[in-house]
Amino acid sequence: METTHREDRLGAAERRRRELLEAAERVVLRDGPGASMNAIAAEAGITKPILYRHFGDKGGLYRALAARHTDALVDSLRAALDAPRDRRERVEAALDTYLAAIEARPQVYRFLMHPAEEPGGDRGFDVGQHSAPLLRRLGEELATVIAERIELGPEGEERARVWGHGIVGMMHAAGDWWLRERPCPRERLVRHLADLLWGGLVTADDRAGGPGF
Amino acid sequence: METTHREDRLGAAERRRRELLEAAERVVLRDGPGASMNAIAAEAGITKPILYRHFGDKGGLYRALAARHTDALVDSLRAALDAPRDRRERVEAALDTYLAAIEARPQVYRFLMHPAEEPGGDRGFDVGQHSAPLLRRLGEELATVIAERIELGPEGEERARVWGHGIVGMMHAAGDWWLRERPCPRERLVRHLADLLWGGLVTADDRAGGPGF
DNA sequence: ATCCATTTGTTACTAGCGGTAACAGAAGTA
DNA sequence: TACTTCTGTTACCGCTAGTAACAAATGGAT
Repeated sequence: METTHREDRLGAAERRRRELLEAAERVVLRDGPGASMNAIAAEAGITKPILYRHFGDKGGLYRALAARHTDALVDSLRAALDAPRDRRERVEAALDTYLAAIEARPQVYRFLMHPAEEPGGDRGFDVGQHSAPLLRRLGEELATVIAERIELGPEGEERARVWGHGIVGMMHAAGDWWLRERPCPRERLVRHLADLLWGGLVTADDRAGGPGF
Repeated sequence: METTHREDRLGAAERRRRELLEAAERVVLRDGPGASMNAIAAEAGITKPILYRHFGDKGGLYRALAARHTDALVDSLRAALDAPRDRRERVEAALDTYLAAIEARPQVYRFLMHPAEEPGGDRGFDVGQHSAPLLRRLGEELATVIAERIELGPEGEERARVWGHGIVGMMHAAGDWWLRERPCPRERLVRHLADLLWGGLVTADDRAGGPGF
């Protein structure tokens, strides 16, 4: 049958694609975000042009690779935010989910966030257009959740988006710093960040002897 | 005189260095962060090896170029935070200072924050070690200010650093998003962010019909 | 069986990158 | 005049992303 045949072929192509993505992931995990197309092709047991046939260019491979993790992370964050608990507990759960993810697979998330890095004179895993699509995506997702769940009055939409991107940025920057310096256990970082969002900056007292921050 | 001579030479070298940096800045502003060493050398009217003699490698040139803007920005942020006004006004002034800066010279700050970008098939302006030293620097600076000015009880230092990096990340991510989408005037973005830091997330009511965020 | 289209794979190349070695003059010093 | 130091060049290396051109296998259709 013609249809069956074509589905087989498509199925085969998709299976191949998955194999290639898994090879790429292995290389990225081993060599860091600066992995070269040659190295990835070699790991997959083939040569470069095949990679380009499947993904177009390096940005395409990056996007395909990023999409999996991004989707997985977004799903678990949504789950954390949807749990039937009070607001503070949910925010802490979301923060903890994100931080646990970057703690468990630092290379993956460094790759997602900072496409070009690593000391070894690399040219970087260039995204093409955006520097960190994951951040923007997370920001938009959180904005949606906020807008859906919280009554923010006039300018509510706008506020929700600002807050979404702002909170995600806060989480990311703090996580990045924490991952490098490891100054405290995760739970304490989560608590500090939640405290900040809970108005810690307003309720804290000025230090004696100064005009206050 | 020997000393005079040596000072002349040093002065000449430093003047040269400034010329090169200005050429580099022109190219970065024109071509984006992916500017090549060749292009910069050409703009300065010389050839590559001279650049390398002055700055070691591309990271060195990046750092030298970044240091100027970073210092300038840090100074104005410190000034905003040191003004004799109440805490909220100072936070808003700092946010506004940062956002005004990235609004006035977007290319410069995109270059500082996202060393590798631009669609035109570039290899990126690789920093070498850090992806965005400016962010980390700002985070540490803010942490210092917070620790100096606010009484945070036990774990105060740790809290201050988390908050410093978190707030800077929030500012950066929101600014990045705002710069691309321009969804509202700057002052409103500033107000939204300050509201968030002032516990907007806690005081806002749940939306009717849902379990709340 | 044969012809044909499609897919999978290769080798060999381009253009450009960051970075360097080797060499040529100019300038001041002894 | 001889020596050192600095500025500048050309010509290269090894690497990268990306592509063109060609070979072979696969699986219908006639």
